[in-house]
Amino acid sequence: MNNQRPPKPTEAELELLRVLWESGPSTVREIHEIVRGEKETGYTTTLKILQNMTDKKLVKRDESQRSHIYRAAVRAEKTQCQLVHELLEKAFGGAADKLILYALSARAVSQDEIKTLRKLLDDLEENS
Amino acid sequence: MNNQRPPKPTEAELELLRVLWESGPSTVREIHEIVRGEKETGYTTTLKILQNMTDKKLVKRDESQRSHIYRAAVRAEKTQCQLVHELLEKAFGGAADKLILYALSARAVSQDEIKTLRKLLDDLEENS
DNA sequence: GACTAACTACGACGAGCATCGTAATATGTC
DNA sequence: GACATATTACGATGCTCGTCGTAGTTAGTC
Repeated sequence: MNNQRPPKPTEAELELLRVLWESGPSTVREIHEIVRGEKETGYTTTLKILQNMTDKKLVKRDESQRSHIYRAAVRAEKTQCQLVHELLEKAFGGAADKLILYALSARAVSQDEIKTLRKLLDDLEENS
Repeated sequence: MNNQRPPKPTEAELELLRVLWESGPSTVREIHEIVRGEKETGYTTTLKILQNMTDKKLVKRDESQRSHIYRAAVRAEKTQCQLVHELLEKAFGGAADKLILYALSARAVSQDEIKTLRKLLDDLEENS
């Protein structure tokens, strides 16, 4: 029932994780209110998913209060990194530049972001 | 049963699409041989998935031959772009630079790729 | 034409997932 | 303490997906 390493979160689980990453430890009610702003869904649905995520060790639950408090058990960076790598392999066969091209074409990229990325490339070049 | 716009491919479907993108139009047998090199799976499984993909309009089937010939009905670029955008929204809340950071840390990036990306940034800067 | 080999079609199955209803439980108010 | 309210626990449902077995069909060979 309980795995060692937390598995890849499903879409719905990822959405709840995002809320937890942004808002920090929260009750089901708080999480649900945020999620409900984005899509129609029942309270018990959110609750159930959180319970599943507890089994999967994706979140941890503090039961000392009447309303349990959930917090992410996986770090945003690690999970995001994992997801990107997976997409990179599964959809691009490892061609990182293509993936990045599409990511950049996605939305208006700010000057700041461009600067950040330039620096990143410089660092990469030095270390290679 | 048949949709207008082809839906997001599942993992197994994406794998078959990748084969078709790389190898061009192929028979089930040919596709299966390639896939089987990567993971254990039955011939009829590959066949079934291809049939499902036909219903979903992810591939097209030429039935004029005894062995049907399948080819991708969605372009690699479009599908990949779609997947990246989705991941960008679902997992990163739109923060493209973070996604790119992880993509770059994924594997050794070649000098060529770095060059390509520098150029990309230059173009972006001009057009903004 | 009979036999064999390869291929397609079709249905079934188990697992995982999102969803929800309902029951059980705890908390707060009068 | 009784009642109303909020929360959790649990089970059921419908769906999709990957998997495969089996039956039916087609083509080639002797």
